[in-house]
Amino acid sequence: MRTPRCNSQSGLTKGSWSSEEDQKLVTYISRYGIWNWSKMPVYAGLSRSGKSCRLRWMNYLNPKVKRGNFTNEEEKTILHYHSILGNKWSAIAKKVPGRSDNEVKNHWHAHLKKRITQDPVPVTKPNKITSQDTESPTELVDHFFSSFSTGHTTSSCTLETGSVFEPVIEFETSYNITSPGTVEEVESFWQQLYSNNEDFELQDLL
DNA sequence: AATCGTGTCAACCGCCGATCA
DNA sequence: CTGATCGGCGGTTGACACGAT
Repeated sequence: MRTPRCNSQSGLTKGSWSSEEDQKLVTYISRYGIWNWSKMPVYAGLSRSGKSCRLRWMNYLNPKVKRGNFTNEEEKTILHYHSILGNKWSAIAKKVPGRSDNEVKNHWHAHLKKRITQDPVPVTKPNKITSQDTESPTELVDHFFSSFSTGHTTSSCTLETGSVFEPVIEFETSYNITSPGTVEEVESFWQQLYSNNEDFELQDLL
Protein backbone atom coordinates (compact mmCIF):
# COMPACT_ATOMS: atom_id res chain seq x y z
CA MET A 1 0.00 0.00 0.00
CA ARG A 2 1.19 3.52 0.68
CA THR A 3 4.88 3.88 1.22
CA PRO A 4 5.74 5.35 4.61
CA ARG A 5 6.68 8.99 4.36
CA CYS A 6 7.67 11.66 6.82
CA ASN A 7 5.68 14.87 7.11
CA SER A 8 8.40 17.56 7.28
CA GLN A 9 6.14 20.03 9.11
CA SER A 10 4.94 17.81 11.93
CA GLY A 11 7.75 15.26 11.87
CA LEU A 12 5.17 12.52 11.88
CA THR A 13 5.29 9.48 9.64
CA LYS A 14 2.37 8.94 7.29
CA GLY A 15 1.33 6.18 4.93
CA SER A 16 1.50 2.45 5.35
CA TRP A 17 2.53 0.96 8.62
CA SER A 18 5.65 -1.19 8.71
CA SER A 19 5.67 -4.48 10.59
CA GLU A 20 8.10 -2.88 13.02
CA GLU A 21 5.64 -0.10 13.82
CA ASP A 22 2.84 -2.61 14.19
CA GLN A 23 4.94 -4.60 16.62
CA LYS A 24 5.72 -1.50 18.70
CA LEU A 25 2.07 -0.54 18.96
CA VAL A 26 0.87 -4.04 19.79
CA THR A 27 3.59 -4.50 22.39
CA TYR A 28 2.81 -1.18 24.01
CA ILE A 29 -0.96 -1.71 24.15
CA SER A 30 -0.66 -5.27 25.41
CA ARG A 31 1.61 -4.05 28.18
CA TYR A 32 0.01 -0.76 29.19
CA GLY A 33 -3.41 -0.77 27.59
CA ILE A 34 -5.07 2.17 25.86
CA TRP A 35 -4.95 5.29 28.02
CA ASN A 36 -4.45 8.31 25.74
CA TRP A 37 -4.14 7.94 21.99
CA SER A 38 -2.45 11.29 21.46
CA LYS A 39 0.28 10.68 24.06
CA MET A 40 0.79 6.95 23.52
CA PRO A 41 2.82 7.15 20.28
CA VAL A 42 5.70 8.92 22.03
CA TYR A 43 5.88 6.35 24.81
CA ALA A 44 5.53 3.53 22.30
CA GLY A 45 8.43 4.91 20.28
CA LEU A 46 6.33 5.76 17.26
CA SER A 47 6.44 8.92 15.17
CA ARG A 48 2.76 8.63 14.31
CA SER A 49 -0.21 10.74 15.26
CA GLY A 50 -2.53 9.42 17.92
CA LYS A 51 -5.28 9.26 15.37
CA SER A 52 -3.16 7.13 13.08
CA CYS A 53 -2.34 4.74 15.94
CA ARG A 54 -5.99 4.50 16.94
CA LEU A 55 -7.06 3.77 13.39
CA ARG A 56 -4.37 1.15 12.91
CA TRP A 57 -5.36 -0.59 16.12
CA MET A 58 -9.10 -0.42 15.52
CA ASN A 59 -8.98 -1.56 11.91
CA TYR A 60 -6.10 -3.99 11.83
CA LEU A 61 -4.08 -4.79 14.94
CA ASN A 62 -6.85 -5.39 17.44
CA PRO A 63 -7.04 -9.19 17.87
CA LYS A 64 -10.83 -8.93 17.88
CA VAL A 65 -10.79 -7.74 14.28
CA LYS A 66 -11.79 -10.50 11.89
CA ARG A 67 -9.86 -10.78 8.62
CA GLY A 68 -10.89 -12.30 5.33
CA ASN A 69 -13.99 -12.31 3.18
CA PHE A 70 -17.39 -11.29 4.43
CA THR A 71 -19.84 -14.16 4.89
CA ASN A 72 -23.32 -14.09 3.38
CA GLU A 73 -24.71 -13.64 6.86
CA GLU A 74 -22.51 -10.61 7.48
CA GLU A 75 -23.52 -9.10 4.15
CA LYS A 76 -27.19 -9.63 4.91
CA THR A 77 -26.74 -7.92 8.24
CA ILE A 78 -25.00 -4.94 6.65
CA LEU A 79 -27.66 -4.57 3.97
CA HIS A 80 -30.37 -4.91 6.56
CA TYR A 81 -29.07 -2.25 8.89
CA HIS A 82 -27.93 0.05 6.13
CA SER A 83 -31.49 0.12 4.85
CA ILE A 84 -32.54 1.44 8.22
CA LEU A 85 -29.63 3.49 9.48
CA GLY A 86 -28.12 4.77 6.26
CA ASN A 87 -24.39 5.53 6.35
CA LYS A 88 -24.07 5.07 10.09
CA TRP A 89 -21.07 2.78 9.61
CA SER A 90 -20.03 2.55 13.22
CA ALA A 91 -23.56 1.61 14.25
CA ILE A 92 -23.76 -1.00 11.49
CA ALA A 93 -20.32 -2.36 12.38
CA LYS A 94 -21.50 -3.01 15.93
CA LYS A 95 -24.02 -5.44 14.46
CA VAL A 96 -21.28 -7.36 12.64
CA PRO A 97 -18.96 -8.76 15.31
CA GLY A 98 -15.27 -8.52 14.47
CA ARG A 99 -15.68 -6.01 11.65
CA SER A 100 -14.58 -2.40 11.90
CA ASP A 101 -16.59 0.52 10.63
CA ASN A 102 -13.94 1.13 7.99
CA GLU A 103 -14.18 -2.44 6.74
CA VAL A 104 -17.95 -2.30 6.63
CA LYS A 105 -17.85 1.01 4.78
CA ASN A 106 -15.30 -0.25 2.25
CA HIS A 107 -17.20 -3.46 1.67
CA TRP A 108 -20.39 -1.51 1.12
CA HIS A 109 -18.83 0.77 -1.49
CA ALA A 110 -16.90 -2.05 -3.19
CA HIS A 111 -19.57 -4.75 -3.30
CA LEU A 112 -22.94 -4.20 -1.72
CA LYS A 113 -23.80 -0.79 -3.18
CA LYS A 114 -23.68 -2.22 -6.69
CA ARG A 115 -25.77 -5.18 -5.67
CA ILE A 116 -28.49 -2.88 -4.35
CA THR A 117 -28.69 -0.82 -7.52
CA GLN A 118 -28.52 -3.86 -9.80
CA ASP A 119 -30.91 -6.07 -7.86
CA PRO A 120 -33.23 -4.03 -5.66
CA VAL A 121 -35.09 -5.89 -2.95
CA PRO A 122 -38.81 -6.22 -3.73
CA VAL A 123 -41.42 -4.35 -1.74
CA THR A 124 -42.54 -6.13 1.40
CA LYS A 125 -46.07 -6.42 2.64
CA PRO A 126 -47.20 -4.35 5.58
CA ASN A 127 -46.17 -6.13 8.71
CA LYS A 128 -47.69 -6.28 12.14
CA ILE A 129 -45.64 -7.38 15.11
CA THR A 130 -46.92 -7.94 18.58
CA SER A 131 -45.21 -8.76 21.82
CA GLN A 132 -46.60 -12.29 21.54
CA ASP A 133 -44.07 -12.94 18.77
CA THR A 134 -41.03 -11.97 20.77
CA GLU A 135 -39.27 -12.55 24.05
CA SER A 136 -37.34 -9.36 24.70
CA PRO A 137 -37.38 -5.69 23.77
CA THR A 138 -34.27 -6.21 21.67
CA GLU A 139 -35.92 -9.04 19.80
CA LEU A 140 -38.97 -6.89 19.26
CA VAL A 141 -36.85 -4.20 17.71
CA ASP A 142 -35.11 -6.81 15.54
CA HIS A 143 -38.55 -7.87 14.31
CA PHE A 144 -39.25 -4.23 13.67
CA PHE A 145 -36.09 -3.98 11.60
CA SER A 146 -36.98 -7.17 9.74
CA SER A 147 -40.18 -5.66 8.47
CA PHE A 148 -38.27 -3.26 6.30
CA SER A 149 -36.60 -3.81 3.02
CA THR A 150 -34.49 -1.57 0.88
CA GLY A 151 -35.11 0.46 -2.21
CA HIS A 152 -38.79 1.28 -1.78
CA THR A 153 -41.00 3.67 0.09
CA THR A 154 -44.26 1.85 0.45
CA SER A 155 -43.88 -0.64 3.26
CA SER A 156 -45.39 0.07 6.63
CA CYS A 157 -44.94 -1.43 10.01
CA THR A 158 -47.07 -1.47 13.09
CA LEU A 159 -45.41 -2.43 16.29
CA GLU A 160 -47.24 -3.08 19.51
CA THR A 161 -45.86 -3.93 22.89
CA GLY A 162 -47.94 -5.49 25.57
CA SER A 163 -48.00 -7.49 28.74
CA VAL A 164 -45.12 -9.83 27.92
CA PHE A 165 -42.53 -7.26 28.87
CA GLU A 166 -44.23 -6.00 31.97
CA PRO A 167 -43.05 -4.62 34.25
CA VAL A 168 -40.00 -3.82 32.13
CA ILE A 169 -42.04 -1.85 29.65
CA GLU A 170 -45.22 -0.62 31.19
CA PHE A 171 -46.92 0.91 28.26
CA GLU A 172 -48.78 0.03 25.15
CA THR A 173 -47.98 1.73 21.94
CA SER A 174 -48.33 1.33 18.29
CA TYR A 175 -46.05 3.05 15.89
CA ASN A 176 -46.68 3.48 12.23
CA ILE A 177 -43.95 4.28 9.81
CA THR A 178 -44.65 4.91 6.17
CA SER A 179 -41.20 4.80 4.65
CA PRO A 180 -38.45 2.20 5.04
CA GLY A 181 -36.80 3.91 7.93
CA THR A 182 -35.31 7.31 7.71
CA VAL A 183 -32.95 7.77 10.62
CA GLU A 184 -35.31 10.36 12.12
CA GLU A 185 -38.26 7.99 12.03
CA VAL A 186 -36.42 5.09 13.56
CA GLU A 187 -34.92 7.35 16.21
CA SER A 188 -38.37 8.63 16.99
CA PHE A 189 -39.54 5.06 17.46
CA TRP A 190 -36.63 4.25 19.74
CA GLN A 191 -37.25 7.33 21.77
CA GLN A 192 -40.78 6.14 22.41
CA LEU A 193 -39.48 2.84 23.69
CA TYR A 194 -36.58 4.33 25.53
CA SER A 195 -38.56 7.02 27.30
CA ASN A 196 -40.72 4.33 28.88
CA ASN A 197 -38.01 1.99 30.04
CA GLU A 198 -34.84 3.10 31.76
CA ASP A 199 -33.24 -0.33 31.43
CA PHE A 200 -33.65 -0.30 27.70
CA GLU A 201 -30.38 1.17 26.45
CA LEU A 202 -30.53 2.74 23.04
CA GLN A 203 -26.80 2.15 22.64
CA ASP A 204 -27.32 -1.61 22.99
CA LEU A 205 -29.21 -1.54 19.73
CA LEU A 206 -26.72 0.52 17.84
C1' DA B 1 5.67 -7.57 -22.91
C1' DA B 2 3.81 -3.12 -22.17
C1' DT B 3 0.14 -0.16 -21.24
C1' DC B 4 -4.25 1.05 -19.60
C1' DG B 5 -8.45 0.87 -16.84
C1' DT B 6 -10.76 -0.57 -12.88
C1' DG B 7 -11.42 -2.47 -8.25
C1' DT B 8 -9.95 -2.83 -3.57
C1' DC B 9 -8.87 -1.24 0.82
C1' DA B 10 -5.59 0.99 4.15
C1' DA B 11 -5.00 5.35 5.61
C1' DC B 12 -5.76 10.35 5.79
C1' DC B 13 -8.61 14.52 6.41
C1' DG B 14 -11.85 17.48 8.34
C1' DC B 15 -15.57 17.99 11.23
C1' DC B 16 -18.16 17.51 15.51
C1' DG B 17 -19.45 16.44 20.24
C1' DA B 18 -17.68 15.43 24.82
C1' DT B 19 -14.59 16.37 28.29
C1' DC B 20 -11.16 18.88 30.69
C1' DA B 21 -8.50 22.83 32.57
C1' DC C 1 -18.20 30.28 30.70
C1' DT C 2 -14.70 29.51 27.37
C1' DG C 3 -11.07 27.72 24.79
C1' DA C 4 -8.18 23.61 24.13
C1' DT C 5 -7.79 18.87 23.58
C1' DC C 6 -9.26 14.32 22.58
C1' DG C 7 -11.79 10.59 20.54
C1' DG C 8 -14.85 9.12 17.12
C1' DC C 9 -17.11 9.38 12.78
C1' DG C 10 -18.01 9.63 7.71
C1' DG C 11 -16.12 10.99 3.34
C1' DT C 12 -12.33 10.78 0.42
C1' DT C 13 -7.82 9.68 -1.43
C1' DG C 14 -4.28 7.16 -3.56
C1' DA C 15 -1.12 3.05 -3.88
C1' DC C 16 -1.26 -1.34 -5.35
C1' DA C 17 -3.16 -5.59 -7.67
C1' DC C 18 -4.96 -7.54 -11.49
C1' DG C 19 -7.43 -8.31 -15.67
C1' DA C 20 -8.18 -6.60 -20.42
C1' DT C 21 -6.35 -4.95 -24.58
